[in-house]
Amino acid sequence: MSINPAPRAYQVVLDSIESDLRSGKLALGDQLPGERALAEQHQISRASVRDAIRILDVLGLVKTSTGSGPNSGAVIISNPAAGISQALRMHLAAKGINVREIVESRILLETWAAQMPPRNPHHAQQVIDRTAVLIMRMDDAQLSREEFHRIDAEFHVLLASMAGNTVVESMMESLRHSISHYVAESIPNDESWQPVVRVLRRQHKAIHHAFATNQRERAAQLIEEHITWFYSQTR
Amino acid sequence: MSINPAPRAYQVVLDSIESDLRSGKLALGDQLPGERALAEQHQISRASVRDAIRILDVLGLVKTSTGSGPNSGAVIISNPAAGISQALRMHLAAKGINVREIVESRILLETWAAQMPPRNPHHAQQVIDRTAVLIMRMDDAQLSREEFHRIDAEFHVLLASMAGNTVVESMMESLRHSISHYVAESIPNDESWQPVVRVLRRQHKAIHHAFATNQRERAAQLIEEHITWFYSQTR
DNA sequence: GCGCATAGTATGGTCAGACCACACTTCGAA
DNA sequence: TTCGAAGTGTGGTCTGACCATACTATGCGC
Repeated sequence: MSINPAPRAYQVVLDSIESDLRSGKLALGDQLPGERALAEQHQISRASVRDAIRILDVLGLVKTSTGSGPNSGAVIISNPAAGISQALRMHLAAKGINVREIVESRILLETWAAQMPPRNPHHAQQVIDRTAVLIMRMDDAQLSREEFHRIDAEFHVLLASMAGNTVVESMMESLRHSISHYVAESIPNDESWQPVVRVLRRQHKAIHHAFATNQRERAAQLIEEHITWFYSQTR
Repeated sequence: MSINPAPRAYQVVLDSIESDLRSGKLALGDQLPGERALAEQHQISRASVRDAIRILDVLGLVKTSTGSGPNSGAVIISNPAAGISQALRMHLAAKGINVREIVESRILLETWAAQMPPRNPHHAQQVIDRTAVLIMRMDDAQLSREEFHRIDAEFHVLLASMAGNTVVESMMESLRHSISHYVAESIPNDESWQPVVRVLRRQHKAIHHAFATNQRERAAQLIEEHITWFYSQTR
């Protein structure tokens, strides 16, 4: 009965990198040593190093690319939503979580962010200006549905960013991504989509107006109705 | 300029498994085909199949074990907290921990869960009974500090589970895991820890009492004070 | 027929070594 | 000076091998 049940080889690399991140030896934008170098450093095979890198990749912590030069190899980025949304999506598929839970969580996070007093008034004003532009772009009748959803997501994330909490922001983004597949499937891209998008535009404008006039509680309420209504259409 | 920029080999397996999960061909508890079999099915190497399995493992979607028989190989589970907390922890390491954001998020999630009417009264009663046991165990003066934190975490997660939202529960658990390292560092394990733990015990009991007597709003308020106070001690 | 040690078999975990496509770097020819 | 060709280092993939493990089947002794 060993106290060392299964020391995965790749864990060594993962721990080493996490430690370097904490100590500041590695920072955003830095390049990781090459796989062959890491393998030699830790005295493990390149295959195991690749396991670790692959995990960091999926978690949205590094971006890998082939070739040589300053932008090649594994570069440290920070895209928390990538890993989390992937995880949520798979668990959704596996029925480990359900749509109700996602919607509940979205409402929780977004209404909280709406009611929170902005941490940075200057940034808040910028957000209000930029979301106004997004609303105009969503009015374009020529817009493809994918593009609409993309701008829609940006709209919501921008508003939430006013609260100045990146953790909440990342979770929100992840929730949106995780469920986009489901949304695309459950509302067919035909004539039934047109009435929906008209309501969404109206709701976005009302939400934006509430923010612009600093009626934050009303904004929160409108967001809750917006989200609830939208998912009531998916079925 | 190909339309096929970089079709990672492991993605094929991932897509196939996700699709099987959606269609119900694969369900929780099922065993995945062996790595060698999957490699042949998809006409890729075992190494690439392993990439896919490794990802599912990190995401908390499968559990792998060696040997043969019904419990060997890759078995489908659903442990959303695993992947999310790993992702969150690494990103916090990369960006530098912002305690304010963590505290804000914890308060948001836990007070929400406290105020939410229980989805399952029977389960709620079980939670109240089990948390009572945890409180008693935390009274043990012989308890190591690590053990105390472990039980403490279980206490909070259990209470939050009453709301019946796995996503919120996973996010909570992830937040706790992600900063346990920080907490352990910032409160030295000496005489300064003893007064803290006494207050924590008292707060836990008050929270439990509020739940047991169905004063959910009061419980939420106590939890907020509990979390705020605790982090005010870390520095 | 029963009990139990043994050999067999399939699993994931790890390793070594090879080849590829790619992107940048270097350097020589025009 | 310019520009194209060769060089070099990167991750991506593949092959084939060996290991420890955990179950399964065998067959021996009784």
